[in-house]
Amino acid sequence: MEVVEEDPYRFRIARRARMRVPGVVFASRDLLSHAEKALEQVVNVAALPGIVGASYAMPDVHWGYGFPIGGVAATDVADGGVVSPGGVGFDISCGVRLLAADCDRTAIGPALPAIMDGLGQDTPRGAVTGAVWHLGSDRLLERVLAGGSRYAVEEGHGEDGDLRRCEDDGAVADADTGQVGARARERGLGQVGSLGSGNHFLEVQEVAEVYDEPVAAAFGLALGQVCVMIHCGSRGLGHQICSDHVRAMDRAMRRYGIEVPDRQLACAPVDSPEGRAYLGAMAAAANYARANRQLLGELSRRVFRREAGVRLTLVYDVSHNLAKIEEHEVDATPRTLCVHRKGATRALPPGHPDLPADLRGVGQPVLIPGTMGTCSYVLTGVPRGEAFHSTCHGAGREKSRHQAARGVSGRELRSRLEARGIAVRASSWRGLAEETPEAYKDVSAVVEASEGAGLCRRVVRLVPLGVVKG
DNA sequence: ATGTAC
Repeated sequence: MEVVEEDPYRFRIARRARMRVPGVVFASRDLLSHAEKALEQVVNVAALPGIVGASYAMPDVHWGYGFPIGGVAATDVADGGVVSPGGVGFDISCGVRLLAADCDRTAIGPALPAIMDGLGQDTPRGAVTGAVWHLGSDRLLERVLAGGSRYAVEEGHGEDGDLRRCEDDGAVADADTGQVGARARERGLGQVGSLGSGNHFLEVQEVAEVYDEPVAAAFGLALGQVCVMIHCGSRGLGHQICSDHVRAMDRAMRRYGIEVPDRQLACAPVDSPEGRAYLGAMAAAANYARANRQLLGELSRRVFRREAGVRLTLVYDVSHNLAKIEEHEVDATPRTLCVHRKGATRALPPGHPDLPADLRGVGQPVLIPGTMGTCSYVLTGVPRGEAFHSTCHGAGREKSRHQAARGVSGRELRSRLEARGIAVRASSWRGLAEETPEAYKDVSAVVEASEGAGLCRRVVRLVPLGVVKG
């Protein structure tokens, strides 16, 4: 495959064969050398009906189901543009929530072990079912699917200021709960307020470096400040919705005469019964994920208040697996696009109307979870951001789970982390070993390339004090 | 990521 360096941190794959648009990869040379296999998927995505601009890849791109993880693709709704569940991923609206404590590391120090014990005991996690909120009935699940974080806050699981610091004010509009199947509902009923497993985590962190003090201050962040970062998604419910709609679209494609280079790119026109059905179900799953993070945030607040008398304020909540109908200019013409971000984070620039008033001057907080035991970042959107205002989402896996677990035992990894002063509360040794930092790309290199490519700007770097793992 | 296969 011919990949041409256009600028430092920007590479182009020229159009050929079935590609409707070129591929654009934002990466350093080093990161690009790890992404070769995923670039085949970038090329495949470029063949989607209605795709505009380019098939984009972020610096943390890696192999995924059909679409690469770290991919961004937008289709023109009025020009036969399609929506594809593979362009969102199985974990619909997987994302990150960051809360800031009203104290710094030195003040909280003595209470940290009790806080970690409290979080470790109270956070439902791992592959098994268990939740903070026992819905008990399909009627209440229906409200979660329609109302997301907003419904959780209305029911007392949150504070007044929370919703304006959530993407979409805490709930995606246009959820069509009628498109959420019985199996998805069954799986979702007992998991609202649970972390899950894999790379999902809850971390207590400290702001270790501030790159832009005025923007950090607008976000409510300062050097030394204690934070809580929560990375999780829509659990079994989102997974089931993705499976159900991939199957429906696989059947529908022939009827619409759509041909794609990989069956995993199953899709349907946005403006079709199947396209609308998926988008409605996807929005419901997105609301479930938002409610999930809202409840885990509340759980953290309770533990911090109980163990240390510390208050937590929401900085932001943003998803990195979602398709959204957005207005963008294409060739100087405003168009309505379906923007797929899979392992890519929306990064609104300063002045964007979708930002809350108190952030309008500085841009959207972009939350980047690092690998366990390394660091995480808060970035912000920039004017003229490319790829429809998108940037990276994290470190990006490099080694398989199996490879990772072969290299280190869970017990050994925990002692390594604890020796560095990081408290570990894991639910499975095997799960911990699979998430060893060596299995991932360097999140700092990913963030550096994203900033270098002009997709975002660094605001602060966070380091872990304690980690709760599924 | 995921009741790690239907």
